[in-house]
Amino acid sequence: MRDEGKLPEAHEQAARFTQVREAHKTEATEDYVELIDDLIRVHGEARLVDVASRMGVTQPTASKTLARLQRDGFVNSEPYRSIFLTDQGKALATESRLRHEIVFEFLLSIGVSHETATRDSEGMEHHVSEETLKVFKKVIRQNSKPKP
Amino acid sequence: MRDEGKLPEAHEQAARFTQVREAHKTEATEDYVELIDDLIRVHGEARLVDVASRMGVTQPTASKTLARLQRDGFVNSEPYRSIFLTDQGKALATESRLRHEIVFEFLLSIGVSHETATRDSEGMEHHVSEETLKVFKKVIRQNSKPKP
DNA sequence: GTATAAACTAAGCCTTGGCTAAATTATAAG
DNA sequence: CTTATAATTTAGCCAAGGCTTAGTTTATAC
Repeated sequence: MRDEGKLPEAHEQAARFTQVREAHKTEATEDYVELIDDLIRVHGEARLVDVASRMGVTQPTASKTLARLQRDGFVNSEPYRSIFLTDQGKALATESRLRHEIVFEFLLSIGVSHETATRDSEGMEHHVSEETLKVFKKVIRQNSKPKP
Repeated sequence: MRDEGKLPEAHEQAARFTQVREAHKTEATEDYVELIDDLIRVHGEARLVDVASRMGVTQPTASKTLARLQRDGFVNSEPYRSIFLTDQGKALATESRLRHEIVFEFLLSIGVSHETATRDSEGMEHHVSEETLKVFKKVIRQNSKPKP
């Protein structure tokens, strides 16, 4: 239970919420580049139609989002052609995938089901700091080693 | 590393992203009612000025958000007066606080620092399913008991 | 009891990220 | 090589959640 009669300092609490909002802003970008990277690896290319269907949005929505990503330097594509990641996009995709995988493996390692780990890691990955990620990695190692 | 040459089924992946987006929509509501509940407990009342400063937003922004929460039945207030939670609002605040505390305690119990646990739990709490929450609780119990 | 300060609301603007409907371009089929 | 289909873009709408600037209301101080 929280300390009775005590609230965190206003400016500290504000800073945390502000930070969460910041993280939110990059979520879409991370999800898109991660997906595009996957599509390129597996299908050889990333088409809008696949991005849209896998993101669960309509094609115009995906199109608009991709225009933003292009504006911000994460992807590259010519009209009616498939989508490519810039170096910046690739870097973000790699970092993002790594984080995603750690969160996923961590959840599995503490006993969460495969399906739930898949679902929860999708939402959680964007809110896990470097420090927590490090702890997650340690836990994964510990829970995989114990050979008695 | 992810399975080479295999992507999850499009409709399943889409469903997960859709679900994360759904969670997003309720985040603001949860954060606000949780904070309002805290303010009422500790200060006896919740004033807009405090909500705004603790959420890290301007007063007009808080005002607009609260109007939405009122429209949706979570809070109640008359112009220029302090803010009250409806039964629905109280229920959500309680549920939300509980979830928040479990995530926070969980992070602490696996070795994350107090400060980081505070920060990360703020963002993570909205993306943790019931199943994962249950596992978190188990881990908290296990990590607090070990008396050799 | 009236001035001044603080709290709140109103109005208007912006971006993101959804949507649909309609137009355009590429691709595939005949 | 033309036509039908599929993919993509364009245009326009909406809500959420930020902001600033300006106006009201309430509370405080003298």
